[in-house]
Amino acid sequence: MLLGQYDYSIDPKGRLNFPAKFREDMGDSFIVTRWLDDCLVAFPKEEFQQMAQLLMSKGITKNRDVQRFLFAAATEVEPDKQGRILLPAKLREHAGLDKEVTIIGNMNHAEIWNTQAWNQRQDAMDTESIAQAIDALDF
Amino acid sequence: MLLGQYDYSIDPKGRLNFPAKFREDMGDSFIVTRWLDDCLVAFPKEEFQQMAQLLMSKGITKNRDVQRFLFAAATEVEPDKQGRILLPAKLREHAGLDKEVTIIGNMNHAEIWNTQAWNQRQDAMDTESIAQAIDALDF
DNA sequence: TGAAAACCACCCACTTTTACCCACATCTAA
DNA sequence: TTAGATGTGGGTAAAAGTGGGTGGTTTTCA
Repeated sequence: MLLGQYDYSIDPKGRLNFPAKFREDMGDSFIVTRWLDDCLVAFPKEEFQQMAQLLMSKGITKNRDVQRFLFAAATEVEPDKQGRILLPAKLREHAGLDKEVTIIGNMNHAEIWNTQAWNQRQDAMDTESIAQAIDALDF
Repeated sequence: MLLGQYDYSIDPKGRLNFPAKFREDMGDSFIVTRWLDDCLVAFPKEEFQQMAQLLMSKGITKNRDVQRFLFAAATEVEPDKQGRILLPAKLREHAGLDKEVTIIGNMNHAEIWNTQAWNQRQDAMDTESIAQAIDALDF
């Protein structure tokens, strides 16, 4: 279970620390790719392969643009001995990652945000609609 | 697993670098042919043979135009010691490859694009419909 | 048919990027 | 208080990417 929020900064070499608490769940290497709302997503390899399999099983020419969205941007990363990962420039660009970065846990995957963008999104959240969505769970 | 996006340029001798990360999956030599959306596709030899076999098993007179589309344009390429490939003029023409080229991974195959055409396609992608397609996977 | 031109496979050289290693400050928990 | 874990910075060797030379073969054209 990936939970919590962690703030890091990208160093001059482009390296980004990845939360120590996430490493066990994420495995030795994992997949980072584009995600919605201009952030990045990190999936354990198995989860990603499972999703990829589902997508490919629809047909190699079906959902071509979805395949391209997910796979062309994806990269397999392996944290170094200190636990840092190196993201391709394209991915950093997509999520507007320059210096301050926030990584959040989201149960089975992690999200990587520009810290400022994350904070803005948090501030803009409408608690009433969130309350309604929780109620709709019938929990 | 072929993943990621790589930008290269065709040099004056017509050589095109092929991503180092793809070489293991693609094998010593692989097949490049025409593909949909005006790009080229590169399949590992085994994958291509498998697809060809499936196509031919439908009957030699069935899908004649599909056979012609895929096989007439196909070429087997073998990267040089630096990892570069040489594409026939017809194929370069089909994908409008002149100088700037983008190669993307798509799990079991790679796609070769004119960089500008690729960027336009990316920009034209509608994230909402991508989100719907991902949800439809029931992942 | 023969010479010039084009093509291609095979080298080598150089620059940039990445991977791998070590050092150290800070934090956490026993 | 101290040992281990965590986060940050930097040095260095290897890999990746790019450019070009050379010699042999094929193609072109007078």
